[in-house]
Amino acid sequence: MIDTNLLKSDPKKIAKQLISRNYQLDIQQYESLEKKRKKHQTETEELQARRNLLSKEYGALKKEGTEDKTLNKKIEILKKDLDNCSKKLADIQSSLKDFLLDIPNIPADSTPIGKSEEDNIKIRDFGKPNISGGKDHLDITSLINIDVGNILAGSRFAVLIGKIAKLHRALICFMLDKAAEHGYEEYYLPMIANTQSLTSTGQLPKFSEDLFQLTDDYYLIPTAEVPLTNIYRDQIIQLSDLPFKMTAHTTCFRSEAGSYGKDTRGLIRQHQFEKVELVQICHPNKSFDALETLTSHAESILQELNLPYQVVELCSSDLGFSSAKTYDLEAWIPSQETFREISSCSNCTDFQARRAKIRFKEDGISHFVHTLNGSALAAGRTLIALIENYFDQKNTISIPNVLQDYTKFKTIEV
RNA sequence: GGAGAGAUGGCAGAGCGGUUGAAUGCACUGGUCUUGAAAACCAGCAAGGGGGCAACUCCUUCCAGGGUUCGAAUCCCUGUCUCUCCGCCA
Repeated sequence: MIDTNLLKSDPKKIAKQLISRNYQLDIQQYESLEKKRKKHQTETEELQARRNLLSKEYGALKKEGTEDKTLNKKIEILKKDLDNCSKKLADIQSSLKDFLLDIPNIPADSTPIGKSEEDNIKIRDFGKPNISGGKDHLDITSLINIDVGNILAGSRFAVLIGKIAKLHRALICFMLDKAAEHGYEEYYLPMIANTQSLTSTGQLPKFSEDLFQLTDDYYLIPTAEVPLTNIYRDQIIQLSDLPFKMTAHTTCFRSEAGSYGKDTRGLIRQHQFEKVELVQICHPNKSFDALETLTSHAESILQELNLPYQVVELCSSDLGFSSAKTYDLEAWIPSQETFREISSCSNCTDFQARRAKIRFKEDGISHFVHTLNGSALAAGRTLIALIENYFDQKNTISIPNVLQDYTKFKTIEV
């Protein structure tokens, strides 16, 4: 949620900033709702104050054993007015809340303005991509079986077998250990979240169609960012305890509504995938530095795996709903002869903190923290990158040294 | 699934339907004392929102949502969660 004080003081500026990410802010609607809210709130509160006063009077009289007919009549009328007024207020407040929950985060000043992903900016790269192409992961090994996934569940599900399943698991363990080295505390989490958690991080109410919903208040999580960030929901944190650095491996579930026909082949876009997530909760004036280090933590994994990648800074229109600034890490996928997103590291500033009411106190005043998250990394896509980049184009996938302690084998013969 | 108990401020823990936004203790902050610290003593200390240039003032909140009442932390109903016992069980 964006800061309503900003919205009140300079709505045109906010509107302009939001235009850069393709969001049309309806200032008129906001101001009209806000005006009504103020009117009804003042009115309701005045009536409440009067009620409290009259009730005291009534009580005092009752103690004496006397009764005042005109007072009773006054109270009766007041109750009706109050009832009316507070109902209207509740309606307006709920509309106002819906309006505010719909507005995306404001892009950071440093986020480049752009109209599409074409305007994203490459910041740096690592390694030499093999531009001569190559077989794709499904052609390389039959230990990834899409057909069985289809039988068991449906499209966009896969089954990993034998050494590939082990390699996949090794990757996750390696990533968690790297996160620990960088000072992140490991969590094991529920992979189901409720409406409130998903609203806090920004998936709801706007993007419900992207989620798998189980029942009324149960959804499968699309990322560990949701439970990790919500750990501190509704809390006032001791300043001295900040920052929090947390990591978790979870399965992630995405309905991929709206991406029909996109990335239909192979493991690249599945309904279910594994991911190790990094989350930081920090002081507002440290969050942009924290984004740089968090991104470097994610990068270190690609570096140790010696996978060619590039770091791309997303432009305003390509930002996720909750993010003010995002770096995508894109790994080289030989068969596609292109870089594909393998991690997305975002500074959500106070946007999620405001929704989740995560605060800290400084000099007696409470402020919202800043929250950051990033994948380190998406395991399924890392697996693809590994298989394709480490395939000798004949019959052997070699295992990077850093993973051999985990896999206990050095090659996969296919 | 059955039976019972509970949910109050950062934490622990009181609380008769009306001077209770809430006793008390701990923690925390400031001060006195001390070479410094500790102890002791004194003072302060919930959150969110409205109005006002301001001093200030008003409203809401004691798990959530309804209800009873002139008035609810306190009474009633529903839901959620926690704990104890029984049953079942990875």
